Amino acid sequence: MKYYPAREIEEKWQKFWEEKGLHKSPDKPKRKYYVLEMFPYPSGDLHMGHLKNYVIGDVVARVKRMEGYDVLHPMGWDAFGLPAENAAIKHGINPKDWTLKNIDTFRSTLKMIGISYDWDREIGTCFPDYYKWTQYLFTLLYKKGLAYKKKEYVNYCPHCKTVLANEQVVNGKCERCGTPVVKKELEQWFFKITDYAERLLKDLDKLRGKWPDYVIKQQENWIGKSYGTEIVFTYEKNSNIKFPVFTTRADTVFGVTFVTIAPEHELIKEIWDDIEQKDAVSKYIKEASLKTDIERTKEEKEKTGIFTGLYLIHPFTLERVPLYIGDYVLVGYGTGIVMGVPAHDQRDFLFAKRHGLPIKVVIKPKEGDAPSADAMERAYEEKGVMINSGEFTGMSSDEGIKSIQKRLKEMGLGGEKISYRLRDWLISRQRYWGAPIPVVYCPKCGIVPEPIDRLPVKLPEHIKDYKPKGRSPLQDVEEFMNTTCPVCHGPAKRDPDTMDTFVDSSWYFLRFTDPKNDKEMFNKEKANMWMPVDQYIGGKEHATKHLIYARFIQKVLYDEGMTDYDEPFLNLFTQGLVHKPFLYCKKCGKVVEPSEVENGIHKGCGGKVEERVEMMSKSRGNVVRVGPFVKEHGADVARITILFASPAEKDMVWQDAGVEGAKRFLSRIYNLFMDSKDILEKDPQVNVDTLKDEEKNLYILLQRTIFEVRKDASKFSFNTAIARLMELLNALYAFSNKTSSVYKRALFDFIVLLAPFAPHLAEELYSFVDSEHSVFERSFPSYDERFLSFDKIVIPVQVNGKLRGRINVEKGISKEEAVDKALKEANVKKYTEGKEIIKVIFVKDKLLNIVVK
RNA sequence: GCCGGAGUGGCGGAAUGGAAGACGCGGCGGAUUCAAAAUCCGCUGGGCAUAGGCCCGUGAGGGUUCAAAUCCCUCCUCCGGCACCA
Repeated sequence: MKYYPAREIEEKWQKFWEEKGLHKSPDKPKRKYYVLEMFPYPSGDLHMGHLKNYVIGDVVARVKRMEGYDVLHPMGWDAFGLPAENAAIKHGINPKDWTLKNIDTFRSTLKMIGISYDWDREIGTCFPDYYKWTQYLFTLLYKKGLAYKKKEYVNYCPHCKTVLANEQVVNGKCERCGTPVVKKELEQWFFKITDYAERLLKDLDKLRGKWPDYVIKQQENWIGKSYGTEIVFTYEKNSNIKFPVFTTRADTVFGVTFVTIAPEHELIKEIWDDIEQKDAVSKYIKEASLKTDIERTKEEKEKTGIFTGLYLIHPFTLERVPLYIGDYVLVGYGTGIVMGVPAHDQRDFLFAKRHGLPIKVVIKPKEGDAPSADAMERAYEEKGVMINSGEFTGMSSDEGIKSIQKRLKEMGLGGEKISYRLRDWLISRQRYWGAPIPVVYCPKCGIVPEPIDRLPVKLPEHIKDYKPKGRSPLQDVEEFMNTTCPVCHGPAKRDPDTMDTFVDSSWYFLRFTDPKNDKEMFNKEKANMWMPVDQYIGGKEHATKHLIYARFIQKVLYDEGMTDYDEPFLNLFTQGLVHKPFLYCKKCGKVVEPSEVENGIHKGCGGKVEERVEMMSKSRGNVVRVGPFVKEHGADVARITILFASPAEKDMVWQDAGVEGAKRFLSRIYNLFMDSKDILEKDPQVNVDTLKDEEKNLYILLQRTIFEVRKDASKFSFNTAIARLMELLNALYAFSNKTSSVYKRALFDFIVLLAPFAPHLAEELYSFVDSEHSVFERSFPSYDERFLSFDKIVIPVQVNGKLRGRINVEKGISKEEAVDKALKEANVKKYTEGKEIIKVIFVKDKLLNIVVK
């Protein structure tokens, strides 16, 4: 194949763009467009899986620039995090040096593929000039009462030896290492995201149609609003101690035969002295806390619990209700206490059966008899009509819930209540490579946040031991831990923990609008000029993590008056993953190299080898590294391969055949233009009144291509946009009159249309006609509406909905003429002759359907 | 279990009520070549037919419609999220 000299071309134009400052965003945009890709954690090297995100963003940025917008398209590094520490532990490399090296690799690789970033705005979360403001953000939340310290049972990963936020626990396992998470009682810092639950939920309405539906849905579920009732049971021995429960089925309250409290619940301490079987109860609590979440939740049948020997008073019947401790009750949801209604809740039913508790039926179906308590095999959970329920008997479930809420309110024992599934955001990490939590512990003044003039609290750069021990490595660094109190100037201690890296990334998009500011997090005017992000592009995995945290922080800053926008990301696009096949040995559970395989058998262990197709990752050994790829094939080949392989939002499989296809496409372009070099003109004009048939057809195809490419590019349908360009290219190859002005026009427009997708090649071709300017200084071509369809068209003719012929007609033909013409077609005749035409459907210029009987 | 999304040639995919399979990959044939590679041109869902054409075909089954890959119902499979949330 006659390939084009990709690297030579690409290096030349990358230099040209840089010298021209083509990708710099203006300080004061006129028509602003902020396009942002989720910034990466800079790892060892960049592979095609990473690249997709940036290539998509780059097409958007380039199209928008060519549409006349002032574009902000920045890049930075989410550079705090575990891998740097692991490198330090494993290879003895300093985390900072390791990170800086990775950043250099990432930056130069991104430059090598020609992504159009404004590199002057580069930021990195691990640099003091950035994390100073992450720390400032912490103190801001602290002052607003949104950052608080609490001793609680928190998620703890025994392998990573650190605590985790709820969002970082996937199916009861640590999302990073897959180790089952346990509960540990620790004093930790939290951000009070639950205060914003309602707004985070309600404002999803603003994002509907602009964010993918599934992300909105996932956030709704994550926030998990549920309407219910709080019902207070009072302690028998001291009516001042109240046990509120949360239920969505207040109509079943007369069926309560026990109450269960979560083992970690604080109220247990208040009644501790009254418990007789202290040893057994304390043993149960201890065992529950040692179980992993998976152990606690896997066996739905095992509803363990222990009786406290104590009783509560039912608010309506005033009966004594036994109080149990059971680990099926979650301390963090509702009130952490539930009323046990075995007749109407399956979990309570199982618990009652196990502990020999009575079953009281209080709901019957609208029609038919009440279920019998003795014969019940499972709970009757449907709504119905209330029975055995005192003054509420006879009411429907829904009426009953309302009446009970009203009565409870009158009695001062509860009422209507809304619960959220969302928990407060645990942000402490027992880690070295993160932003230190900027508070001091003063023996006199207590917890004191660092004032702005003492920020940043710098991370000591060289420490002896990075190994996780279940406490922060910083705790052993005396020069870090010992400080003075900003209030009384006496000796004080620092907090040894660092912040969750999701705090770093919850505001970085604001920093890009004013990246070098050393007086504030960002200047309000500058932020308002660029925010909100018009197009955010990133991975699906952040649906309920980064994308909730960032929305939360944006709202906090909005409330603080620091920005005018309460949603950070106007439009969101989530790209699909890049997969690649690799070989896997089932027997030894390892990824194997093709060289280790013979006849489908792993030479090492004799196990069967299978092909798996999964996400590119180092551990699977199925990565295609960007650097070597670009050196071999070129940046534009990488871009086209990614964009053409599948729709951008869908997962794609990286295939060598796709690379060949992309390369062939670009080479065909290059070769055609090299052959046409002498006839190329800048802005060739076409006289549309004197076109010959062949010319007119090409002219129309060109207008349609412009129309389709614009449309496809605006909806992220890059694969079809490129397909349109391929069609046009094929037509250019087939066109016979190479001196025609239409041909020249089509060649010229082709260059401009190609530019966002294969920018280097397009720039090279453009330089043939204009050696001074960049193709990106041109506007995207517009189409001539009069020439979007051909004059002579073919209309399919159906008889009773089945295709029976085609007629060649002029555009705009009337229904009558079309029918006349169609009925003369031999094959149509065959099916209509001798039959009665009962209906004719005519879609102008599109289709004719004759219905006969 | 609950909530989303998807299922179309040998493969990636197009078409979101109007000609199913655009475009690409692969395959077949031709031109070029001493030959090969590369390149260029043509054909390429399955079946029947000498052909004009005909029948079948978008996971399965049913329905709505003149017309369904597309809308509705039932089911199957795969993917993602949540999951003792009271």
